[in-house]
Amino acid sequence: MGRFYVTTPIYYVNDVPHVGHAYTTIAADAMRRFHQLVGDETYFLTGTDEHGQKIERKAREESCDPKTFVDRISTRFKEAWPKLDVVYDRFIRTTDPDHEAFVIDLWKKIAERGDLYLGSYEGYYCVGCEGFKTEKELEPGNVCPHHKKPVDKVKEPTYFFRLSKWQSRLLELYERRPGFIQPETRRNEVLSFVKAGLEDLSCSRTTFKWGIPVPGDPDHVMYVWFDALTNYRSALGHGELTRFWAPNAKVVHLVGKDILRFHTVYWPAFLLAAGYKEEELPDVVFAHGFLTVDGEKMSKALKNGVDPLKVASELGPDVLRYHLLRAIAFGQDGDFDHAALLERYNADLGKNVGNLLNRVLGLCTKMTEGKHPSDDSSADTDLERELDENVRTLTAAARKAWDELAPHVALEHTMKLSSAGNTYIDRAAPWAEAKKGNTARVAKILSRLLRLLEALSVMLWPAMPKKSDAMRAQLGLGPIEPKVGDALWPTELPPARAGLALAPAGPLFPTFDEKAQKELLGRLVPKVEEPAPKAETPATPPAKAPPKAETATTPGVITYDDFAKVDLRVGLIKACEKVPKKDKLLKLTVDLGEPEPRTIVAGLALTFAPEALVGRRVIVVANLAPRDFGGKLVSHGMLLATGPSEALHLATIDGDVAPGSRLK
RNA sequence: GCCGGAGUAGCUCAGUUGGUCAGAGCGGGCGUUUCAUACGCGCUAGGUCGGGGGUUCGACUCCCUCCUCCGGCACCA
Repeated sequence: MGRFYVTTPIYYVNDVPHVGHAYTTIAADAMRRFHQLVGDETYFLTGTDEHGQKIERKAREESCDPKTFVDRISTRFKEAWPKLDVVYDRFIRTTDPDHEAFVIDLWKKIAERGDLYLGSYEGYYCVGCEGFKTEKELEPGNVCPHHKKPVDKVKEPTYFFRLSKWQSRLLELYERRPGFIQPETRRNEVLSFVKAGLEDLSCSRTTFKWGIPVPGDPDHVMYVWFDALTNYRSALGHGELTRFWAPNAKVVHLVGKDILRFHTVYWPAFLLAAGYKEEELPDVVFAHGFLTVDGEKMSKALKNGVDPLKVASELGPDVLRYHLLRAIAFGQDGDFDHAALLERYNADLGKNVGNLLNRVLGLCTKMTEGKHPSDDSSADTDLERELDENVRTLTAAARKAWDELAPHVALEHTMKLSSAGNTYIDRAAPWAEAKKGNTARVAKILSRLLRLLEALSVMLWPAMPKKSDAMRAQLGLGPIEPKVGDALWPTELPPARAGLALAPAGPLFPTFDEKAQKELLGRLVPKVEEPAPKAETPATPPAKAPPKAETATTPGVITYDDFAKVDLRVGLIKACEKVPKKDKLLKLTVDLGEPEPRTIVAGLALTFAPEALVGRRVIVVANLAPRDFGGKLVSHGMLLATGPSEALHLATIDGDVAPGSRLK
């Protein structure tokens, strides 16, 4: 036996729980349950990340204080998981006092060792560009390349973490511990990122308050990642629980691939800088993939009213859990396909496992008075030997897969065991033996099958705790209650339970015929009439809550005169093409009512196909200094837009306004 | 564009260091059993292993090249 500590990311409370969160959390729960079955001492941590400017702002928008806001959202996460049969040991919140104290302590430790220093965010600010420049963007003499004028040096004080110092140490770590970053392709990405060079990390902010104050300098609050990553360690505190953060404990962080870098670069660097030894670092950071839902990005699916979590309320949490763990290769991107879910449910759970249970229990009712057979001492045949061999290999294979964080493989082997049971019962044909009056043989066969079902109930428990219990109840067994040191995971068939009474059989996984499937799908996946794709988006007033505006860093107040400096004009897009070798860029030819149309380069390509833009009226910043993109490509102006680069919305003008019209 | 990864039966994917590796599951088709939730069991995929070239006695597995897809980075005034 050993110790196993598994974590999910702590979820940022600017969102409510959805299937993406559920996926990670269920995986963590299943893995911890597996480790419980092999007798390990386990700890499972999840929680919420509650600090930062975004939260502060959101709270303000809803006119409540940040704490009230985060209390509300955090509760939704906390209450969501038990509904999916997720059992965590602690739900940590970054606003928990013990967490905050731990973070401050960690900060101090790093500071004492000299890896946190007060510096300033070297803002090279170009007034012409109204933006910050990095040093490498500037021409000699700190001249802005666009305006050919010296830039202002603006400083905002910030504490830096000396990340650069740890570059080679991290590379050594990755080298020595190949399993630290999984899967392998992710490891390569991190490797090349770190090899490209690490810069010191700005670790504090003075522009907002909602965070943990920097010790000794209350004007600063900590960078949210410093605060957040520490949760994995702070949850264990300084006492008894630190046994889960010891060399003989396996520490596994499950993360989404989007936050892998924080966990594999910053987090170990923080720990090393605080004086943790290499053997006190987490053992595995495993990045799982992203889900699409019925082939669509989750955000779009949810918008269309398709919520995979509905499966849990319709069919029970176990079905959702099973499908997530079985259908999607852990570590790869996957699709949550509702139709495939029902197919698999019918095939794996209904026909394979459920029906086997049902037919065995039915036979027992008729042939052994509804009890486990009392005597199975007759001699084994080849059929039994083959079955026993299958049990040995499949239980071992499934165990290995769970251990290697491959639940989809583990469940595949588990299903194979069920198939082996079906093959066995078919070949052994106890009903035929019964007709021959061969009661000893019947007892033997049914006993084998009951024992196989018991083994299955254990192997399914990590993925489907409730169904496992229900299955065991039919077998006359109590629910699984793992204890540290008790190895419940089967290596062979469990011992016979002669005379034990069975419960009446009933469908454990009622299957759906075609009609029922359709009906169910209809409920799970509401049909939405696709809006005509390229209908000129009429300025329909938003029906419900409009998407929350993404407020950028709050600009200072300007005078009308300042505003008047910006020459905003209506432009008509005459032509548009992709810029070769630049994923995001489109080259636009825009009529501004001037003798010659202008060339404008804009980062729109992730959202718009070039031809979709021709003919649209847009808002152009007409007096922006030209920007050279190299290769004779110069942009004369800028388009106004909002949104993430793959879902931009262009600022447009109402009505049939002449190109060149000035906005005021 | 740079750096990774991937392109294998209708679908989802396995395929260690080159030589029974051309596979599994699901779906489909055929057959069959009757204990069972019309469920199980058996058989069935004739697939240029993305295209082309090369190394080799021999390559899905090594090298080169091209195409497509997916990630990371860059580009987004």
